Amino acid sequence: MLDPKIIRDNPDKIRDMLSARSIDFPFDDFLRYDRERRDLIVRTDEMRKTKNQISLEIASKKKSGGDASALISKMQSVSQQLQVLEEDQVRTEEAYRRLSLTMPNLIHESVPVGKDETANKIIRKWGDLPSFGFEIRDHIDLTQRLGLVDLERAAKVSGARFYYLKNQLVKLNQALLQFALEFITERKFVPVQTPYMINRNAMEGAVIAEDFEDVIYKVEGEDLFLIGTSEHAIASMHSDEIIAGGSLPLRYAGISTCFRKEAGAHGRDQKGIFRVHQFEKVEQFVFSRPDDSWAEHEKMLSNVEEFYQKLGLPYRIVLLSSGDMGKVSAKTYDLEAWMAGQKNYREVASCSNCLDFQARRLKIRFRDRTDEPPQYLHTLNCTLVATTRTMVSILENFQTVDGHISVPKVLQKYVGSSTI
RNA sequence: GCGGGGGUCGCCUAGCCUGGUAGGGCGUGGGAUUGCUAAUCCCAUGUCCGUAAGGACCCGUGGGUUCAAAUCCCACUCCCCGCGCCA
Repeated sequence: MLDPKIIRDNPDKIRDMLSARSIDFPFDDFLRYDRERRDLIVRTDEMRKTKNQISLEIASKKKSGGDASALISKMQSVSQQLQVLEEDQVRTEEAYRRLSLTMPNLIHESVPVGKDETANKIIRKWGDLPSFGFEIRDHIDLTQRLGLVDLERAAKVSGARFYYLKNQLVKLNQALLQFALEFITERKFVPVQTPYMINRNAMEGAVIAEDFEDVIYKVEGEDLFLIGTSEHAIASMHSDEIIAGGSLPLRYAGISTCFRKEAGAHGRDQKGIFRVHQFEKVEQFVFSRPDDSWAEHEKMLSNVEEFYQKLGLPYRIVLLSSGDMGKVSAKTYDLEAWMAGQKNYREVASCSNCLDFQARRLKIRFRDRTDEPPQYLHTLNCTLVATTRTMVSILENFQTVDGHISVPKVLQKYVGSSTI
């Protein structure tokens, strides 16, 4: 949700943003609803004012023992008129609210404008790509031979894009989580294991409407949705709160299983554990003062980079273009790790500054002094590790001639061995 | 799941029975005053519309009754206590 004042004062800025994102949005309707809405507020307020006055007159007349019947009948007609106006207002307000929830965020000036990922900009690369003196295998081949993943039975029991992790890969999964948790708490992020189901109000605060269809699972018969990432649960954690300015920034490390419908993904990454309905993730999430959010954004990015460096996985940092970026984000970097089996860099982490977009939807504000009006803070999120994708990269990059896997040094103490 | 008790403007609390402008205390910020870190007094401290003046809204949420609802009625929700069930 955007600041209504910015929208009213700079409609062209909004139109530019919508076209940069290649989004078809009924902006003229939105502006009309906004005008109607404010007009109706003024009219209902005036009507309520007369109603309040008459009510007072009735009360004082009754107190002094006079006859209030004329006033009461006047009140009846005012109440009726007010009811009609109020119904109108509620309708307009709802239409305005629905549209404003689907309007995407502003875009930072540093973001390249373009309609899709072809306009993304590679910022930097780290690490030497591994070279092998033998025929390499992809992660699917490797995990089948080593008995690390059972896809067939998962398909039988749950369907496509599910998996049973087995043997040493279960340990590797846990090792990544454990290492990530230690890594990030050393950097003073507060670890939080969140609810895996949250209600509609919380989810709407963190997510834009169409994502409900494409990524979010709904629990039947309950006002509950499975989180797509702990970001969703952490963003809403401080909803309706006014936070003391002195306690900012709040830096959290969310840990949770993540659930994704992957509805729009039809044929892509059909096999293996690269694109799945369920995985574990440690996520950085920061509530920041507006002035600090861009510095926090870079800091979070450097945290993931350092994490991948410790794992020894080559990666590149990509600045997403306006058309490729998520709609709640004003600027997003992806970290793409090298996947030797695919001979390609693939997304494993995503680092976004959402400005006050989520904070407005969730009413998360701060102030330094109680005599100041509270202001919206900024929210940022950045993956630290998403286990399945990182494991694909580890499996493919660290495979050995005999079809086994060398465990990255920093993970060996958690896995309990140096090879899988 | 059953029974009981609760939810009031940051926190605590009055008002609810008997409908008629939501009052007090604490905390926090600012100011005044007095030779001290203290005391006292004043102002501010929820949301929306508005440049402002001003006004409207706000008593867990949503309905209903009424000229009028924090107050009466119904449903839901969350918290606390007891019982039951349970990894």
